[in-house]
Amino acid sequence: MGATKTEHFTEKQNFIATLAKALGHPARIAIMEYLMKVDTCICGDIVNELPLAQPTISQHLKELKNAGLIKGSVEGNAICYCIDEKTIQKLQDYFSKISEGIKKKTNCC
Amino acid sequence: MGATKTEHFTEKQNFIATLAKALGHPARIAIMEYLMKVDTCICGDIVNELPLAQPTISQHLKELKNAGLIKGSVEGNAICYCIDEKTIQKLQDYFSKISEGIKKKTNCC
DNA sequence: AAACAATATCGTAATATTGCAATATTAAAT
DNA sequence: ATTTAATATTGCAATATTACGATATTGTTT
Repeated sequence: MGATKTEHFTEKQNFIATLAKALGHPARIAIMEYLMKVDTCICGDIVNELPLAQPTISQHLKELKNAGLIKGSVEGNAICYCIDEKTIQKLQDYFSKISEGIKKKTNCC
Repeated sequence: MGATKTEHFTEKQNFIATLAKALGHPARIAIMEYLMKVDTCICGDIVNELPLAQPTISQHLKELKNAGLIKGSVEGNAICYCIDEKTIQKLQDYFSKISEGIKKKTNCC
C-alpha cells in the first residue's frame, strides 16, 4: 500500500486532482504568480526570485509542465516558460461549477 | 531535507497551496463531488460510495476538514459533513483572478 | 448496563515528495 | 575548440502521504 488508487476514480477526477496536486505546494504557487506577473516569459529569473536552489526550481517547473499548467519553449540556451491558459481555464470552470452547485443547496451544517 | 519550506512564502501562497494540496487526490475530489451531489449532508454513505476502507475515508475527510474545505457537525452518533462554500468561493476567486490576469497578456510561447 | 452503530485514532508498511550537491547537457560567446 | 551560461538529471537523505487492520471512542438502542 501507499500508492494512490487512481484506477478507482474517473478520468476527470484524476485530471482535476493532478492539477490541484501540482498547485499544492507554495513554491509552485509562487512560480505561477511570478509567471503571471511578468509580461514576458522568463525562466532563470525564477531561481533569483525564489529562495530555492536551481535544481529544486527545475523540478517544480517540471511538475507544473507535466500537469499541463505551464508551457516551455527553447529560446537559445535559455528556456522560456509561461502559463498555459487553457488548463487554468479548465480549473476555473471546474470551481465555478462547484461554486454554482453549492449555492443552490440549503446549507445543512 | 524533505519538508516544504513554508516559511519562505507568503501566507496567501501557503493558504492556496494548502487548499490545492487537499484537493490533490482523486478520492478527495470524489468526496467533494459526492457532497455536492447529495442535497443532504451524509457521511457514512461516502464509505459505501467510494472503493476505500472506512479508516481511509475518515482520514481523507479529516484532511478536507483541516483545509477548511468541508465542515462537520455531530448528529447523534453520526457526523454530518458538507462543503464549506466560503472556502470554495475563495478558491474560485483566486483562479478567476489568475485567469483574468493571463488573458490580458500577449502569449509568449 | 450491554450490545450496537458510526466514526476516529493508532500503528505500520509501501510509496511519494521535497530539497539539494554534484554532475550532465545544451547552446551561445570568445 | 574552449569557455561560459542556462537548464536538466542523478542520487540521496529527510520527510510526508496513502491505505488499511486493529482498536478506541462516542452516542443510541434495547
